[in-house]
Amino acid sequence: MAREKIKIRKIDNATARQVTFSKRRRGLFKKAEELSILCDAEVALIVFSATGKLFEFCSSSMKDVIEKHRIRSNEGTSSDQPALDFQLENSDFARLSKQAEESNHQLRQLKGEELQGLTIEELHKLEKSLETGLSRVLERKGAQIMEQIDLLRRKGVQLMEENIQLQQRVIEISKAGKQTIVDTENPVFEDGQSSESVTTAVQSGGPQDYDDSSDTSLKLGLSCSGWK
Amino acid sequence: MAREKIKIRKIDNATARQVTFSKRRRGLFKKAEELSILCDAEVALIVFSATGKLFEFCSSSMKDVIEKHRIRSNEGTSSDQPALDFQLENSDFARLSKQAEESNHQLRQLKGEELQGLTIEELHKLEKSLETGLSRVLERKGAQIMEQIDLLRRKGVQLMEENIQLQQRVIEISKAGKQTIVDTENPVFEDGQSSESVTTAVQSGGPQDYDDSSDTSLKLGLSCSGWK
DNA sequence: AACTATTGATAACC
DNA sequence: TGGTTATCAATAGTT
Repeated sequence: MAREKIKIRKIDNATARQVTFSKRRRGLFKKAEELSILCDAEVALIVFSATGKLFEFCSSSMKDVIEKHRIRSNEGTSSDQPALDFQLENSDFARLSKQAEESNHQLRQLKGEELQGLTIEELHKLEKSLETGLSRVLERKGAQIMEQIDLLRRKGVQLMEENIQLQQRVIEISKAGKQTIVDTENPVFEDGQSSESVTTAVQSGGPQDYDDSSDTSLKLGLSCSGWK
Repeated sequence: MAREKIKIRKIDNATARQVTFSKRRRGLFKKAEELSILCDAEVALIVFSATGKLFEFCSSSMKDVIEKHRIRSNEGTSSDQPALDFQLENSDFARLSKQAEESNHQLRQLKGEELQGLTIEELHKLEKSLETGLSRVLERKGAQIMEQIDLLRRKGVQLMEENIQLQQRVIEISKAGKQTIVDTENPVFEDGQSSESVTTAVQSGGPQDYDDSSDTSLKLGLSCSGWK
């Protein structure tokens, strides 16, 4: 696929081998993902480089796929597996399985897949359902956003109040400092509050814990990045 | 890579999906083998088709690679392997149950329920998913409607043609009737077609069966009632 | 890492 | 399922 055809055998040059590994590995993982999406297949890919580095991809859960594979490989192994299977199969398992399949089918239809064969009326019902869901989600999102904004606003007011107090303290302290410098060469704070207390005041400002407001503003900021 | 570029999303047509699965799977396995040989890497690839069929490739021993992977993933996790295995092996039911519950939860969220506790970002993702689904459903509905309209239009043309023919027949017959009345007091049709044949002509008009077109227009009429 | 000439993979068709 | 072909995608060698 390139300037020249190569034979499929270990690349001698170690550098070239490393470069090819990087390029082809990316290609392989891309293809694996595409297959899983296009064909609705479960794909698990594990690659260890010659240097022992691990690369992996799985369309679902690596653990599940490996487990599923293990069970398949062991097929025929005696054990009481079949008996258990039978038990489950005859009781709730089949029903649950059917129900799960139905749920997944509905889920896929809501995502716009597997629509072939639906009548206009059925499509219209789907559309209505999606619109209802969308409006509810939007309503909830709006409420959430307003809540966050309100929270941030209140935090802002608190911080402003603290700021004012701190400014006053700074003025007091600098006055006291000047006074002290004028008085003696070794400055001493005269009231009960040391310079440490300024730092403390910042962290214990509001009636609520301060960390919460940090988190809130961060989350709001992040989620903003995707809005239209 | 082909006659036309395709979007990487689940192929709707089941037959086409199966064909693509076969072809791309071969390609993927070939690439996996090439990578392992060219770059001296350890590659393990497990694929389950949508129908549950297993395909696998490993440059060395699947068991070894999976074990190596497990060690890497569990780095630090001691726990007794057999116990965990046993748990997993016998928990098909539990897993399915969990998966079904998750599906139902997603379903309810897409319907705008159980949204409490979601962050703005999560709500935004839901919104996007709903919008994608809605646009696909609308796309499909539009196509379906155009199809129905086209069908009705063609049926209409057929019916008009039949109408014209029938009008001509009516004219012919009334002429013949008058002629007969003039000729005798007991009217008799002179050509091979009786009055019954007029009725027959109405019902066997088109090249396709007539019932289909009735159904089609009925469906379209019904589903129209809910459009915005 | 970026650039292409070239080979390879594959979507649509049969 | 397997083969063909027009295109698109991956990539070997180079800078």
